[in-house]
Amino acid sequence: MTSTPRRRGADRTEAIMRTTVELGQEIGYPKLSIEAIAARAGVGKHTIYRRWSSKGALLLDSLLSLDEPELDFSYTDDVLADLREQAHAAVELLARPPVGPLVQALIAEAQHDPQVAAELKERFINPMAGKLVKRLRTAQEQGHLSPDFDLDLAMSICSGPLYFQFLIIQEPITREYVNDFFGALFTGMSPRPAARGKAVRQDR
Amino acid sequence: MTSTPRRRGADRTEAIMRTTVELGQEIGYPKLSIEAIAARAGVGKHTIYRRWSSKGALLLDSLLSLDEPELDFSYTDDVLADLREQAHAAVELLARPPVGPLVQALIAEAQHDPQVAAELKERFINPMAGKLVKRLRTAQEQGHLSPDFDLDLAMSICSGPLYFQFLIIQEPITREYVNDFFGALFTGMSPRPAARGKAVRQDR
DNA sequence: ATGTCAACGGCACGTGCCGTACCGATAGGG
DNA sequence: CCCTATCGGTACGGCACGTGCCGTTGACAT
Repeated sequence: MTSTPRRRGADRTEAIMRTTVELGQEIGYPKLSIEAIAARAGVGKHTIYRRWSSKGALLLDSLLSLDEPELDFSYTDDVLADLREQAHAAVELLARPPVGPLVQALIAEAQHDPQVAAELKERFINPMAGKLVKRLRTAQEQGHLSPDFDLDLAMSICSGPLYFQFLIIQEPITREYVNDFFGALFTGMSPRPAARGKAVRQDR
Repeated sequence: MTSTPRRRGADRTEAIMRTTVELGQEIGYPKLSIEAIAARAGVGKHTIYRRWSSKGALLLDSLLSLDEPELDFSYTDDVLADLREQAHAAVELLARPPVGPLVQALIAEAQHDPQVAAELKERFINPMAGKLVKRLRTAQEQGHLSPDFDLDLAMSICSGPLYFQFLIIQEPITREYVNDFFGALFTGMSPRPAARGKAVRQDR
């Protein structure tokens, strides 16, 4: 009889997360208020507070509910190309709404909410980092990567500059940047004995 | 006659920034309210709003007013050692209050306040990055760095992973990490023709 | 010494959102 | 077909925001 017929719990959970993403795109995720989400979703505030302990927790679930295309590495015998390909895909995903702004807001939240920080790491950062480490391990086993390399260190070297550009510089990350970046990583910063090719600008 | 005799404008500016740092250390910079700062500093809210357009602007000025030791690069003929030394100093500075939490809070603010982001870059990030680029340029001129290397790219490669550890991983950055990190950067991730030494773990 | 004026501390206001509590309605499981 | 957990809605006290006003104060020029 009511215009919005009562739905089961799972339906509401989904509706709230969908509304969170929508409303966040309209007014910006940092400005989102629980009140506004509840009003827009046609839901009592209690129904939100019962499910999520903080705005950050809601944002994280909303992000993960987006089921964007899984980013998985290729496993060709060209690690460098595989890393570049993956990075291009990740950059593209982060470049536009809703994923980019959501991740940005979540990382900001994580700076002052340890619980959000822990969950973000566990459910978003670590899975991506894990895939990267796995890819690097394979490369190492196949002799395509320096053998005495701590893989976690390698992971943060591969990831760090991209996060730096995303969070600090906050300017669009070009394909050229990604290409040059990985080229430089593999070649190293030391000058080579002159025989070798250019250190960067070696697009594939 | 009043217990707090009137002071000149500059005095108040300084008092407010000092109170900001103090109170922030006690209750955390994200929880800081203008009201609380004004009350603690014995100052009207207007006096704060007249000087700073946002909490982020106040935090940034407060940070820069700390006149911590200037971090300047050494210019020996060992770039790698100079970079490590500088990184160690920076990590140490960021590891403990008030600088670390302040920078963290500012970067969080910068994620949803473009004005803070711009000022933070201009007055904090860029100066440090500039020194790094300058040091790298010298190294390049002296042949200690691969000659065809975009210096801005090199800068973000050197900085990124440290910010990544600081903001995302949020675990203390050890001296060993910094040492391994720069060792890896200069050696490159490609396997070497077996002749060369280990890629990492080469403490000086 | 006196006058001027901008800046000041203090206070109050309206607004927005927080997180909680209570209500009557309702739907699903026993 | 009833029972009970969950629901939407509403109201609440509390806090901080940013602004406006008021009477005071102190630096500076006269």
